[in-house]
Amino acid sequence: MSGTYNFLDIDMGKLFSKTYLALRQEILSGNLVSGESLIEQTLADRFAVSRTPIREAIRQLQQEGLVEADRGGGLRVTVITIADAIHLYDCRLGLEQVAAMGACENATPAQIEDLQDCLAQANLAPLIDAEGSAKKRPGQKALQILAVPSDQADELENRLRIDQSFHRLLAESSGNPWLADLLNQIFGKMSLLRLTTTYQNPDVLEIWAEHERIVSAIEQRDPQSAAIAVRNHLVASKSRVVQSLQGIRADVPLQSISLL
Amino acid sequence: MSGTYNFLDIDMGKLFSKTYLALRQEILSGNLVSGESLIEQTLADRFAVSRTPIREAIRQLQQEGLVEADRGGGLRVTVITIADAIHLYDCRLGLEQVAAMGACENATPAQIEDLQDCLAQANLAPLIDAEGSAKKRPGQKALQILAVPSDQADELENRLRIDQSFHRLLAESSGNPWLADLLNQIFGKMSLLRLTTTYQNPDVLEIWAEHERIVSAIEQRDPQSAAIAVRNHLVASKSRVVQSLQGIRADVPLQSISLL
DNA sequence: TAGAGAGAAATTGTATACAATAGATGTGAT
DNA sequence: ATCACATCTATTGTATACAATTTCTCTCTA
Repeated sequence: MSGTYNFLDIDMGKLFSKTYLALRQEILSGNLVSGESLIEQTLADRFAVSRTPIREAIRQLQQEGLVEADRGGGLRVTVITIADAIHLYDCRLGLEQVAAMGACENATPAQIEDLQDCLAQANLAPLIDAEGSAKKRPGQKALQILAVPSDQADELENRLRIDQSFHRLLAESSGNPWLADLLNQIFGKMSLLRLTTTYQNPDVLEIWAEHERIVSAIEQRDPQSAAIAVRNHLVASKSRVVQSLQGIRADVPLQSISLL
Repeated sequence: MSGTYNFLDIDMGKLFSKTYLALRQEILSGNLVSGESLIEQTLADRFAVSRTPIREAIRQLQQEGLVEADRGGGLRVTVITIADAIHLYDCRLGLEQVAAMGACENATPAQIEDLQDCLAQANLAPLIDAEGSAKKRPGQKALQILAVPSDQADELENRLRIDQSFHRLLAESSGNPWLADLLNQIFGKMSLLRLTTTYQNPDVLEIWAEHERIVSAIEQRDPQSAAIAVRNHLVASKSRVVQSLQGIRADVPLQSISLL
C-alpha cells in the first residue's frame, strides 16, 4: 500500500502530506462531493490534526484545481461543468497525442507490458450487457494497480479505474514527467465530473478496441499511427460523453459510467 | 497595476495571497535564482509577515512546480534542466496546437487585435544586429501588458516579455480556461530556465515571422493552418534552444536571450 | 589529518491563541 | 409581514509558542 501514490512524490510522515493525500482521496472518490464546502475545523477533527496542516493541504488542492474559492472567502470542492469536461478533453487531445508519440520512442518493454496487462484486465472484467446484468468471466491474477472488487456495485468503478490506469501508464510511458504531471491534473479534474455523470453508456466496449489500437501502434514504435489512434479515441470518447450528458441518448437507463 | 495578475484569480487582501504573488514574482524575475533554498523565517522577515502565510504560499508554489523539495525537508526554487526544457516544449507543442485551433473558433475580434498589437510591439522593439548594437525606432503607444524599458539592459527582457504575452494571449484566445492554465504553468517553469540561459541567438528575428503566420491563420479562421503554423514555430524554437544550449553555436557571444 | 560523536544552532512541523470577517439570528419599527 | 439593524456565532486569517528534526561545528581520538 505504501507505493500507491508513487506518481505523486510525497514525503509521508508529515501530517500535511498525509492530510493532502487523504483529502485528495476523499474528493476523488466522491466521499466529498463536488461543490461541498470545506470547513477547516471539521476536517481537522475528522483527521485528528490541527488546522495548520489542513490549511496547507487545502492550498495545494486549490492550486491543483480540485478546490476552489467560494464566494465569501470559503472554499469548496471544485464544480466541473459539461463545458469544462469538453475543454478538458481538448487538453487531453493535445497532450495525449504527444504522450503516445513519446511512448513510441521511450516506452520500456515493461511499460508496454503494463499497457497490455491493462487491456487484458479490461477484457476479463465483467461485461455489462444491454439488460444491465453481468456476465462474469473466470478471474486471473490482477494488476497490482487494481483491487479486484468483491462487490458488484464497484464493478463499473473498477472499469473506470482500469481506464484511468491505462491513460496514466500511457502518460508515464512517454518518459516526459511534466507531461505526466499535467495529464494527472486533468484526470483529477475529470474525476470530479465523473462523480456526477453516471449515465449508462453501451459504447463502453468500443473503448477497449480503441485502446488496443493505441498499444499496437506503440508496440510497433509508429508515432504517427499512435497519435492518430489516440486522437480517434479521444474524439470518440469526447463525443460519447457529450452525447450522454446532453441527453441525446436519454432513453438509455442511468446506471453505468460513461466518462472514459 | 491592480489588474496585472488577472489571469491568476487571486483574492488580494489576504497576506498569503500577496505573499504567493510576491514570491512567485521573485522567482520568475530571477530575484530568487533557480536552486536557491527557501528559508521560511528569512522570507517572513523580508515580507514582514509571520511564517504562516509564507508556508501556505510555498505550498502553492510547490504544487505549481516552481518550488521543489530539497533533500532533508528543505525547499528550494525548482531546478530546470535542458532535458526539462525539451519536455516542456513537447507539452507546449501539444497544447498550443489545440489553443491555436480553439482560437480560430473562439478568438474575439479584440483578442485578435491584441495579438496583432503584440506583433507590432515586437517589430518596433529595438532590434539587435549582428554586432549587438541597437537600432532604435520611434516609440508608439505601448500595449498595456508591457512596460517600455527605460534601460537598455532591459531590452531583451522586454522582447522576451512580448513573446510570453503573445503566447499567453494565444492561450486565452482559445476560450479554454484549463488550457490557458496549463500553458501558464509551463511558461512559469520555462521562465526558470530562461534565467540561466542567456545565450545570444541571432535567429530571434525569425520568431516574429512565425508568429505572424500564426496570427494570420487565426484571422482567417483556418484551424489546420493555425495548428501547422504553431507546430512549425515550436519545433523551430525548440531546435533553436537545443542548439544554443548544446553549444553547437558556441561561437556566438553570450549576451541575449534565446528561449522564445 | 581524518573521522566519529556530542552538543548547539538553525530550520521545519504542528498546535493553539487571538483577531478579523462573513453569515445567521433575532428584535423592533413601519 | 417585511425591512433595517444590532448582536451573536461560525469561520477564516495571522501570529506565536513549542516540539521535532536536521545541519553545523567543535572537540576528542586514532
